[in-house]
Amino acid sequence: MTKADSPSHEDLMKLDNFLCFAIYSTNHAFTRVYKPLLDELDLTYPQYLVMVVLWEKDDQTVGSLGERLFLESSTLTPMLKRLEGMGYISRVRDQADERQVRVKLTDSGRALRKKADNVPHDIASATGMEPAELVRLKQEIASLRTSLLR
Amino acid sequence: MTKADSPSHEDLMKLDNFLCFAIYSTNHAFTRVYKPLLDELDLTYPQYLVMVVLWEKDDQTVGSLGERLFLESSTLTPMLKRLEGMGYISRVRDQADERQVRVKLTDSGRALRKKADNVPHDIASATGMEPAELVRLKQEIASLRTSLLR
DNA sequence: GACAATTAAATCGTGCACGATGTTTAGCGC
DNA sequence: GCGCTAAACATCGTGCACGATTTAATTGTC
Repeated sequence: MTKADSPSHEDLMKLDNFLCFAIYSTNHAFTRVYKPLLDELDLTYPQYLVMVVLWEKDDQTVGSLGERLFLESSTLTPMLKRLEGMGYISRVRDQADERQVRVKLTDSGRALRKKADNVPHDIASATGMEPAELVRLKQEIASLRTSLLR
Repeated sequence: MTKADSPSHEDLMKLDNFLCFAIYSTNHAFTRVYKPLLDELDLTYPQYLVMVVLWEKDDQTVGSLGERLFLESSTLTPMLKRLEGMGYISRVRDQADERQVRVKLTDSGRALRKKADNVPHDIASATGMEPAELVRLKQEIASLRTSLLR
């Protein structure tokens, strides 16, 4: 395939040319890099993302967490129950609207933030990328996500 | 945060600035876009990736598939059994080395390739990106993966 | 040739992740 | 107020995905 040509049909069918596979396998790679760091905090990678969202803004509903993380209640409910079991969050039905469940950090959950302080920096350095480049790539992928969900 | 500054500690702790989350959520988005296309073929997205690898090179061991896809045998074995149950592949112990299992396409598995012919094009157009840009982004993410796994 | 060390898959337990469905509560029309 | 529709979570079944362990076969060493 030369630079001027569109990719041939054969090329399109090769795994190494799949953007989706690059994303898929890099996602797994991230999970592996996070593992030893998050083991210290007794969190899985998805659980860590939930905590990040709550550290950013406490007291959210299951629905708003799902919207933020692009996850369904069927995924979040069991995860949140585990985080509650570990004592990092509380889950309470909203007084005003009993359909909603309000998720709040406990003292222990807030305290965890300090222990997690170094994680973003450690991950960033594992990427081997410059901060500015990292931001650019992140933005590019985020807008790809927007296109896909449209 | 101005252009000249490094990202502050506060910035690093915001979900929207996580490259890993961009990857994570875009991976889910891809899965969703693939779903209706792959439903036609009775394949899940990971199963489709296995078929792509086999279409590219038939008759591989579980180990070589895993190396290609960055997956463990504990993930592949059950998946391959499902694909075998659907009649797309066969799993046979290697005569020369009984530790290995050789995975081969069946006629039905080869035939499936034609039904899947349009998938890469459909996905590419869902990204809304130009072919050349798509290749560049894919390459950038693949080299990020390499850094992470180092 | 015996036997220890290594390798290749498989098995098991845990935790996402989703779609389909169920349950409870809220809001609306009348 | 009564009933109907919609909303918010929860539950259930299926399928990844991994680490730890197990099983079986091969390779090396003596």
